[in-house]
Amino acid sequence: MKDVAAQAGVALKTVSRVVNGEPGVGPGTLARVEQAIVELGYRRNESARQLRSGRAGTLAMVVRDIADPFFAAIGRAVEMTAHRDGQVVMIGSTHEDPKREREVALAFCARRPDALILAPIADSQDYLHPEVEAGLPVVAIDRPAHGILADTVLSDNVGGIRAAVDHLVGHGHRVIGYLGDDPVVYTARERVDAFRAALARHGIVPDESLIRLAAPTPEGIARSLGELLGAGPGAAGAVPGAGPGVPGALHGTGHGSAALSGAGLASGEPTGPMSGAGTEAPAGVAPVPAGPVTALLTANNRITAEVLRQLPGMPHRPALIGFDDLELADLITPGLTVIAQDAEGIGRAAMELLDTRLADPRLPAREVRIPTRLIVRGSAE
Amino acid sequence: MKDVAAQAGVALKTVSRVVNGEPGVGPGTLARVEQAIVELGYRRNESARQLRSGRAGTLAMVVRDIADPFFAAIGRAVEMTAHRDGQVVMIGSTHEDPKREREVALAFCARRPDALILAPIADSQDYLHPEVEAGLPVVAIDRPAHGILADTVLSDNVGGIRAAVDHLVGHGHRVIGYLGDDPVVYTARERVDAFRAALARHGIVPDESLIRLAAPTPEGIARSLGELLGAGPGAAGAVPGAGPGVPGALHGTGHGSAALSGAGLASGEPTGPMSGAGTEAPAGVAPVPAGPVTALLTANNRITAEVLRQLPGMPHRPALIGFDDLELADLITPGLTVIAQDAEGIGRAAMELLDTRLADPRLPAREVRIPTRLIVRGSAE
DNA sequence: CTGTGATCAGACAACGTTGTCTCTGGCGCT
DNA sequence: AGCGCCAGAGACAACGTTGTCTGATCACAG
Repeated sequence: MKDVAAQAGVALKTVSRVVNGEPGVGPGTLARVEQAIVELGYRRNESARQLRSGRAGTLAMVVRDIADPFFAAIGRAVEMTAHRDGQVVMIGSTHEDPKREREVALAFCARRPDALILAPIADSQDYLHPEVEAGLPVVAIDRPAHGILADTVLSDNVGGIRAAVDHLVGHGHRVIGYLGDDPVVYTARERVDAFRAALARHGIVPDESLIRLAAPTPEGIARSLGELLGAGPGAAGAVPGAGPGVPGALHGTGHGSAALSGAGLASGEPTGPMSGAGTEAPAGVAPVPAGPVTALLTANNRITAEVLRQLPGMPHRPALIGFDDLELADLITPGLTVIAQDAEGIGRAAMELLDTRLADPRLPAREVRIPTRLIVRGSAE
Repeated sequence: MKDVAAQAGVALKTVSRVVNGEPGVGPGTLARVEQAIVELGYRRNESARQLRSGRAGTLAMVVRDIADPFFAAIGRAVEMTAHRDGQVVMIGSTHEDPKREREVALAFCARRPDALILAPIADSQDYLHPEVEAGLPVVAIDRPAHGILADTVLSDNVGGIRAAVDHLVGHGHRVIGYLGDDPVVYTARERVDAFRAALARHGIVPDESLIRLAAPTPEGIARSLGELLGAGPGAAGAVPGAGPGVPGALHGTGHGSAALSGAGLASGEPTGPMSGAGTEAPAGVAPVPAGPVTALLTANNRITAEVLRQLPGMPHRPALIGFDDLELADLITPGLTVIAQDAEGIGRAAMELLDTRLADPRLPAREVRIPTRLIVRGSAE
C-alpha cells in the first residue's frame, strides 16, 4: 500500500480510502490510485485489515468428515451463503476424535473467525469457554454442544423416525428391527428413543432384542443382521446369539389384556407381557408376532450402506428404511426408501442463527429443528 | 498478551517466548506465565502472528463443488495432511463459474495463504499473476491452469479410458457409444480423445455419430441415449434425430476399402468379423458395424448417474462403464463398472508438490498423473 | 475582503505479534 | 581481582492496515 501511495503520489491513507470505497477522494486522485494499484498488482492484506479493524470475513466450520455427503452438503450451503456475504470458510474434520475436535476448533479460533459452526463429537465443548466469553458466536449442528452457550440446529430425528415407522406399520409390518449407532452418540440416542416411542404409538411395545446399537462395523452388522433376519420361532435355534442378554420386554401390547397374545410362544423367546405402553395406544390391541423381522430401520447412512451390501447374503430380504439419503438410492432395486435430512436447510439455518446473533449478541441460546422428509422409493412396502 | 505479561509480572516478549516454546525462559518465569495464560484464557492471535512473521499456517483450496464426492474426497486428503502439519484449510466452490473462481481465489489470496490448490474452470488464471509473482505456490488439480506457473495434478484420463475400452472390446463390444461433457472442459477433451485413440488401437475407427459431447442435462442425455440405443439401420427410422448434423464419418474403417463392410447389417447385432484385434492395430481391416450401440461409456459421474436413471426407459440396456466411482455403485444391478479416480492420491500428490516447492521455490512447473483404476462390477460384460 | 463551510488529503497511533538488540547479573576463568 | 561470557529478561521497531484528527485548498456569501 505504501508503494501504491508512492507510485500515485498520494498518502497511505488515501489509498486505503480508495480500496475501501470510502468517500472523500477526488476523481483525479482516484484514477491515479487505481492505476497504480493495477500496475503494481496490489492486493490488500486481509490479515492486517482484520488485525486493525476486527472484521474477519471468515467463518470456521468443524464437522465429522468433510467428505461425508451429509456434511459436505451442509458445507456447500454454508459456503454459498458465506460467499454471498463476502466471507470465506475454513473447514476441518474431527473424524469422530474428541481430541482432534479440540485441536481443529482451537486452530480455527486462533484465526479469529466471525463465527464457528461445529458438529460436536466431544462430551463437552468447554474448551471453547474463553472464545465464547470473548464473543465468538458458536452454532452447534447435528448434535448439541455442551458446556458453552451455543445456538443449535438439529434434524427432526423424532419426526423422521416416526414417519418411517408409520410407513412400515401402515404396510403391515409389526416386527421391525432397528440398527443404530453406539448410544454415546446423541443422534443415535434420540433416534432409538424415537423409534420406541413411534412403535408405542401404534400399540407396539418395542422388542429390545430387535434393537441393535453399536458403532457400525461390517462384522457387527453381519452378526446383527443374521440374528434379526434368522431369528424367531422357526429359526431361533439356528441363531444361538439371538438377543443375548436382552431377554425382557418382548412382544408387548397396548394393554395388559392383550398379554395372551404373547402366549403360545413355544420357542426360546421371552414371553413376559408388558402392559401400559404407548402414548396414545389404541383401545384395540395390536398383537406382536414373534419371528424374524419383516422390516428393518437403519439409523444412519453408514449402517444403511453396509446393510445393503450384506442383505444379498441373508436368508430373506426385509423391508428397509434408512436414515439419511444416499446418492443413487433411487437406482438400486428396489429403490431405497429413506428418511432424508435437509442438509441445505441445516446449513442455511445455521447461517441465519448467526446473522441474528451478530445483530444482537445477547440473545439466549436457541434451538432449531429442521424437518426431515420420508422419500418413498419401494424398499419399505 | 499484554495482560498475561502484566498478570505474570514479566515483559511482553517473555510471554511471546513462552507461547512459542522458545528457549531462554527460566523455569519459575515459565510457570508463572503459563498459569497466567490459563487464568486469563489467553489465545494467541494468528492474524497478528502472520502479519508479523509471514507464516500463515493456512491453505486455500478452490474446487468445482465441495459437495461433489470427488472433490470432497480430495479435500479430505488435503485437510488430513494439512492438519498433520498444523495447517488449516480454507475451501470454496466455483460452481463452474469463471467469475466466481476469480472471486473466491482472490478472496483466499487476500488472506495470504501458504499455498493455493485450485481446480481451474476459467480459461486463464492470469488474474493470479501478482500473487504467483509474489511467491504464492499454486497447484492445479483436475485440469491444468493457464497463464500462470503452477504445478499440476491430473488423473490419468488416457489410461482410464483405455482400460475401459479394452474391457469392453475384450467382451466383444465393437459399437460403443460415448457420452462426454462439453469439450470446453479440459478433462472432457482429454477423455474423448483417449476414447478415439483407444478404439483405434483395436483397429476400430471411432464413429463420430456415436460420440455425444455436451454439458449434461437430463434432456440432452435422454435425446442422446434414445439415439444411441435405438439407432442403426434397423431403427434409424424410428429415431429421426439420430446423428443430426453429423452424417459423415459413419462406419469408418481403418482403410477405405473396408467401407463395404458397413453394409448388410440386417440385425442390430454386430456381425462384422474382427480380425487380429490386438493392441497394435492390425494391418487387416476392422469393419465397424452400424446399429445401436451395445456398450456405453459415460465420461463423468454426473452423466453416469443421469444415464443410470434413464436406462430403464430405454429400448435396451447396453453394457456400461462410467468415469468416476459412485457411492453404492456396487449395489445397483448389475454392479456398475467404473473408472475410479484416486481422489486421495490426487490430494496427497498436491500436498507433496507443495512441500517440495516450498523447499525450493524456483523449481520448474511439474505435472503429475495419478493412475485410475478400472473397477469391474458386472455392468460392462 | 474576510469569514464559513465543504471537500480533499495527510499525519499519527494503534491492532497483537515477533525479530533484533540491549541490559543485567552471576558464573568460571586466568 | 579483573575478565569475558552466558543465561535470562526487557525495550523497541516493524508487519500492513484503518480510525481519528488535523491541515490545506477552494468556492461562495456576507
